[in-house]
Amino acid sequence: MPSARPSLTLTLLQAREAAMAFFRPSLNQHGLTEQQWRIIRILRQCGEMEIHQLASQACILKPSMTGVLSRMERDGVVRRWRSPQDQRRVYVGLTERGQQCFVSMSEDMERNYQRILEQFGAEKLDQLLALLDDLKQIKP
Amino acid sequence: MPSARPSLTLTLLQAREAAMAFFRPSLNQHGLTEQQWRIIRILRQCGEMEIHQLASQACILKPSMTGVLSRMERDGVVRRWRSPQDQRRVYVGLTERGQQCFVSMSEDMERNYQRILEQFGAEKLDQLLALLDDLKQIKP
DNA sequence: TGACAATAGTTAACATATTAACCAAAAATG
DNA sequence: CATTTTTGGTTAATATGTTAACTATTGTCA
Repeated sequence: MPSARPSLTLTLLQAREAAMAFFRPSLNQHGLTEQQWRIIRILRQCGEMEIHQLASQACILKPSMTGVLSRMERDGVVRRWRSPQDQRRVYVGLTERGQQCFVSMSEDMERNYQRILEQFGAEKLDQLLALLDDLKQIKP
Repeated sequence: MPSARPSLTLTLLQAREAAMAFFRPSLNQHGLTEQQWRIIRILRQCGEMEIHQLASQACILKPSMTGVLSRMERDGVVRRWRSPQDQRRVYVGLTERGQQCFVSMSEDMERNYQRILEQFGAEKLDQLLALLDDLKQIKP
C-alpha cells in the first residue's frame, strides 16, 4: 500500500469534474454537450477561424471535430466553408442561431460561475487560473 | 467580439492536456489507455475496493466502468468478485500481472514527472495541487 | 411481513476520444 | 516541371463519455 505522490493529471481531472458539476445541468437543459458549448464559447469570443485552430483551443482532436461540427451544422448553430485561396482550409463560424444559443446560455453560466466564486473565493480563483496558464505552456 | 472572463473548466482542460502530453507516449508504448492507467494507479495505492468507489476516484462513470473493467479483466490485469454478504457489491483488485504492469510503468512515469517539474517548478506545483484539492471540495 | 424506496451494476443509444491510415491540395525541392 | 514533403481534413476501428432505463439485491417502514 505505498503512499505515492499525488497525480497531477488526476487531480486536474477531479477538480475539473467538481467544477463541471455546476454547469452540467444547464448544458442538459439547453441540449448541449460539453464539447458543443466549448466550441460555441470560443467562436463567440474569437470569431470565425479554421478547424485546426478551433480544435487546438477546444482540446478536441481533429477526428472528433469532424463529427461534432457535422452535428452542429445539421442543427444550424455553426456553418463551414472552404477558403477559395487554399482549398485545404475549412473555416467555421457561428450562425445567427448559434449566437442566440450563446446569449440564452450566458445568464445561466454566469450564475453558476458566481456560485463557484462564493465557495472558492475570487483571489484563489485568480491564483489558480494564473498557475494553470503557466502549466499550459509546458512542452515535452 | 466580446472579451469574456476566461473559462475555468476550459483552462483546467487545456492545462491537463499539456501535462498529459508528457505521459501519453509512455502509455502508448505499454498499450494502456488513460483510464486503465488511472485505475491501475489507484488500485495500487489504495488496494482493492468497490466499483463505485473506484469510479468516483478515477472520474469514470459507472456505465464506462463496466466496459473498462471487462477489458482489463480479459487482459488479466484486474479481477472482480462479488461480496458474499451483499450480492450487489462487486470488488476489484489488481492481479499479479497488474502489479507488474504498475512497476514496469513507474520508472517512465517518474521520469516524465521530473521533466514537468523542471519546466514548472516544485513550489508552483505544490501551490497548484493545494488549490486543486480545494477546488475538488466545491459542491453544487 | 409486504409494499416501497434506495443501492450497485448493467444495458442501450448516441456522442466523443484516440490512434492509424488515408486523401486532396499546396508547398518545397531538385 | 516533376517528385517529394507537408499540411488540413476525413475515414475506420476500437475505447470511453453521457444520459436514461432497467435488473437485482438490500434496506425501510407502516
